[in-house]
Amino acid sequence: MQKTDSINVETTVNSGQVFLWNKIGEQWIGIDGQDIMILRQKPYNLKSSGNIDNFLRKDDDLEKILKNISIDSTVRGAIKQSPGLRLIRQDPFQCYISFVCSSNSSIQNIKSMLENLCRKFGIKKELGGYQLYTFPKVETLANATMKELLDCRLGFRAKYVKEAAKAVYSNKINFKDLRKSNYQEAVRSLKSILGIGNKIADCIALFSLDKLEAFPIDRWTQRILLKYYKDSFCDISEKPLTEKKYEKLHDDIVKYFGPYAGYSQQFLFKMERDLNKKSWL
DNA sequence: TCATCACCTGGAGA
DNA sequence: ATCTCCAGGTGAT
Repeated sequence: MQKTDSINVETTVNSGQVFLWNKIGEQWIGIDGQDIMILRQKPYNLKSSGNIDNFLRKDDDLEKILKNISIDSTVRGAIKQSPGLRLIRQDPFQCYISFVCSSNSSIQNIKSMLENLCRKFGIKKELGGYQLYTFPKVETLANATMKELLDCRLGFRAKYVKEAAKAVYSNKINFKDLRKSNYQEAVRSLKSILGIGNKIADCIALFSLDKLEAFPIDRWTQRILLKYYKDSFCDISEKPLTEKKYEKLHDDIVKYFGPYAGYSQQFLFKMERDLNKKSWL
């Protein structure tokens, strides 16, 4: 169990894992499923209707994990740059819908789509003097009309969100089961949903299903591999990965980075986007 | 199995 | 102003 002051709230919220967060003064206020959370760095005064320790994965043995992934100077540099960065254990349904919405979009636009969904389908709750809408429940989203979803500016993702929500509602996708199953099985199951490919399945597996060997390879990660790991992994280019190449590369990555590969991805992703001055929330 | 291409939308840059 | 291009990808052909 790590100390709370080893976690950097600002860095962690601004690392592309979560989208429904806003900074007000010194506090970060966000939505995780049906919970509202208020985080602040100093003093470490946290308020939530949910379990913040669980959300911030305080049960992870960071010392062990960081030691395990510190296998080259690139990762060590990335960790040194954002030592307080942590993976988050999100509400699975919110994470699943969030990353279905992420396809071919920007962080700002993803955030906007999700805020629209909450406003239209969520429940207004109050915490610490703030009122905000929770994330839509499975049933609500599964029964939403296409018009309502399109009104949330989801674009071509509207039908994916609808189908994805229906799959959970009908229990075709069961997050408790996926949490128990292994990485391969969870990804295979998620990919049976329209709109979910390898990259999005990896995000859901890593950020909400405790699959720490998931290593989402997006545009940025691919650039990172090309820039720093050209010699470690064969056949890397800037061209989009085919499904087969993604899976082969992922196998090689787990062999190289180990069982906590997902943590290394998070540090590398954060480092490279900051280096390119890309904006977060 | 692989290569192309289209796809909603909003913002940035020419 | 208007256009083009791109953004944490994926599905159809």
